[in-house]
Formats: sequence, C-alpha cells, structure tokens
Amino acid sequence: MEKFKGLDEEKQQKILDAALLEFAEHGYKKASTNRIVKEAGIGKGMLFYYFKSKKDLYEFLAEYSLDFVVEKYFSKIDMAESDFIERLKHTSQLKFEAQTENKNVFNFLGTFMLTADFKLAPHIQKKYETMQQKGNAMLYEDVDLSLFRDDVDVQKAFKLIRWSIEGYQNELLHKLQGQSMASIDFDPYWEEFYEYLEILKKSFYKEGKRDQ
Amino acid sequence: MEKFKGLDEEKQQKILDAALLEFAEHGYKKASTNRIVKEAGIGKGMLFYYFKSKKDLYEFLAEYSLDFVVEKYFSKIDMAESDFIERLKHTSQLKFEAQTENKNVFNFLGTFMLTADFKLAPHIQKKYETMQQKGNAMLYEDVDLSLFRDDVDVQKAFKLIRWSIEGYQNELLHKLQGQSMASIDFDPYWEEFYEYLEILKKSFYKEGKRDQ
DNA sequence: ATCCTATCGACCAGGGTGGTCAATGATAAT
DNA sequence: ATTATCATTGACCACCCTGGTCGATAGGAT
Repeated sequence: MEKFKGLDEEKQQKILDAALLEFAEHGYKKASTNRIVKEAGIGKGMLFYYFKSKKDLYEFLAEYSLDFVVEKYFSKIDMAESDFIERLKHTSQLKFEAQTENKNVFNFLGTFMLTADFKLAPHIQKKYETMQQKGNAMLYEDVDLSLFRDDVDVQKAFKLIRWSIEGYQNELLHKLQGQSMASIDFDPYWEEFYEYLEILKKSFYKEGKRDQ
Repeated sequence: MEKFKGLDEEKQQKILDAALLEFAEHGYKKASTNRIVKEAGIGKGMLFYYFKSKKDLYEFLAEYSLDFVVEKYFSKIDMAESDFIERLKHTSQLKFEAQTENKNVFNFLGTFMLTADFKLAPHIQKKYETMQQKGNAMLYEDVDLSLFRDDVDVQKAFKLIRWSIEGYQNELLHKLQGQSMASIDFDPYWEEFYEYLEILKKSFYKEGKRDQ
C-alpha cells in the first residue's frame, strides 16, 4: 500500500477509477479483480503487489472515498446561510462540482456498506457513521425557521423539500444517462433547477418572506 | 411452458417467486438457475423442462410481471378523481395492495430492461413501452388544474408532488428494511403519509380550495 | 557484477455456469 | 399384469471465471 502511494498521480487515479467503478457496478463479492486490472491497464500481479488482497483494496477505496467526500464537499458547506433552500442550492452546486471531479467515488459510496459481506475495519466503520451523522446535521443546523409558513410542520417541510430536490436530481441523472459529462451544457439545467427552488420557496415559505 | 401452466397454482407461484427474486437481486446475467431451483425446491431438470432456457424463463417473467401490474394496479386507478393529490393518494394505496400481494414482481420490474443484455421479444418490448406511457398518462389526464395556485407552473408542481411522494415511500421502505411485511402495522404510516399530503395541498393548491 | 525493485501474465486449484440425460417413480391405458 | 406416458430427479458435462501466486524479466543504482 505504501508501494501504491509511490506511483505517479495519474496511474494511481486510473487504478482507483477502475476499482471504484467495478465495485460500484457489481458489489464487493461479484466484483472481479481481473476486470479491474484490465480496465486499469496493469498486470494482474501489480494489484496484489500494491494491495495485499481484494478486501484490502476495498477498504482502501472506502477510506479514500470518505476522505474525498469530506474534503471536497462537506467541508465546503456554508453553515452561515440560514435560508434552508438557499443552503441546499449551494450545497447542490458543491456536490455537483465534487461529482464532476470524481464521479466514481459517489457511485462507490452509494453501494458501499450494502454489498460488503465482511465487517469493515472499525476505524472506517466509525468514519462512515460520523460522516452520515455530520452530513445530516449540516443541512438542518442553524436554519432560520421563521421563513417557513406557520401552518405546516417545519420538520415535514424539510423532508418534502429534500425529497423534491433529490427527485429532480435523479430525473436529470436518468435523462442524461449515457451522455458524456463533458459534452453537456449544464446551464439550462441549473436554470430549471432554480425555478423549482423558487416554487418551493413560494410554497413552503411565508408570503412576506418570499423574495429576499 | 404449457407444462408449467399445468402445475398447481402454489407450485407455480413458488417457482415464480424464486426466479423473480433471483433476477431482481442479481440481474439477468449473474442470476443463477441453480439458486432458483434450490429456492423453489425443485430439481434442476424441471426448470428446463418447464422453460427451455434461462432466457425463455426471463421473458416469461417479464410478460407475467407486466400483466400483473396492469391487472392489479393500473386498471384500478380511478380516473374520475380530478384532484391530483387525491388521485395519487388512492393510487398509492392500490400500489401498496398490489405490492403486498406480490412483492417480487415490483422488484423485478425495477431492474428489468436495465440488466437484460439481449433484445427482448418485440411484443414484450412493446408491452413494456405502452405500459410506461399509459401509466404516466393516467396520473395526469383530466386533472382539475383550477385547484392549483396561479403563481406556479402546474407541470412543475406535478413533478414536485410526485417526487415528494416517491421520497416518502423510499424513506419508509428503507426504514422498514428487513422487517417482515406481515409483522408491521401500517396504519400509523398511512396517517403520516396523509399528513404529508395535506401539507402538499396547503402548499400547492389555492387558498380557498384547500379543505375538501 | 550485484543487488533491489517494479512489472508482467501464465498458471493454479476451486467453484460456479447453463444445460443434458439416463434413471426412476408415478399414473393411467390396455 | 403389462405397457406406455408423463413427471421428476440430481449427477454430470465442458466451460468459464475466480482471487491469488510466482518465476521470469527488465532496468536502475551501487
């Protein structure tokens, strides 16, 4: 594993990408080290020279991915923004940027824990749990509740707004499926997204508070 | 395949359940006929006595599932209900009932088409497409648009409401993961669901139209 | 010339694959 | 009682893929 970290950045990334993709698509058990080395363009032996086993590789990827998400996404969330929807708005942008920088990390983390049929090293397990916990807190902490209508349960409004945003993102993902990220002009989609956010404000915020 | 249809209902269902589950969990290619026969409690030979090949079995399941969903779900949707949210409400109940009757069909259809690495028989392909198309139309046709606020795009409101409902259902599914369906008292969850629907009405419908 | 390290891919035993088929049991027809 | 038909089984097949090993290299440094 120290051997792996001595590689040039580019080769490291190619191997990580291949492995993340393979695990994301097939889960831990059915992922194939043969496909990984082929995709990464290295000899079979090297993978087990860098990582002592498939499980070792998997745990390395887990820790790598968790660190990546914390550094490139979580740490950048602006907790000073007290408008819930505005916070989600710029959070979505951060997530998009992080995803553009390394798509596979997010795919991997999506299936991670669901497909690992062994117990992860405790420090990784813990890292994962605290990440989930903190991530949730960062969305809801210090939100200005006075913006919300008085006649709806704010906790429920939170959830409805999040589900709406996730729904939009999923639909967009599905619609753009197959196209290469680089070839897409995302501006119109961001515009559309903002329109949805405006509707959410109209719907869940007090009348007087709607336009800043 | 005519051989299969001559079986007693119970045995048929056991085989179908085993197969649907296996394909839903592993996709077409990585699904194992060995696991299917073990789960179904029949000898290996019988599966290929009833269905001439794995592919044959898969296509039978596809058609069976599509027919099931049409008969037990789509055909029961009440198009006379012009209140969009009310229609979604009773549609959710129908879907829940159909899912309770045969959970695996829905899981199978969720992965179906994504994992089949061959081209399906054209009549099945067509059946699938018309189902998707009709299913969508049945949600939006003859909806009373006058219920909605004038200051939001109704099409976008449709989508936000659907995403919200899907979000709730997904969260519930995730929360109840692992518990046996039969052991759960769903009444409180329906109550909670209705509360969310009331909030959606408050948010997306005109002031005057909110309560019945 | 001697080490050290990086790299490859043929190779391994083990396990799983979809599918077949001879054997057997069961049921009905003669 | 005998034969014919059908239902059912699981051992078996050739094949493929698995995670992991290891001897053979090559190249650079000493």
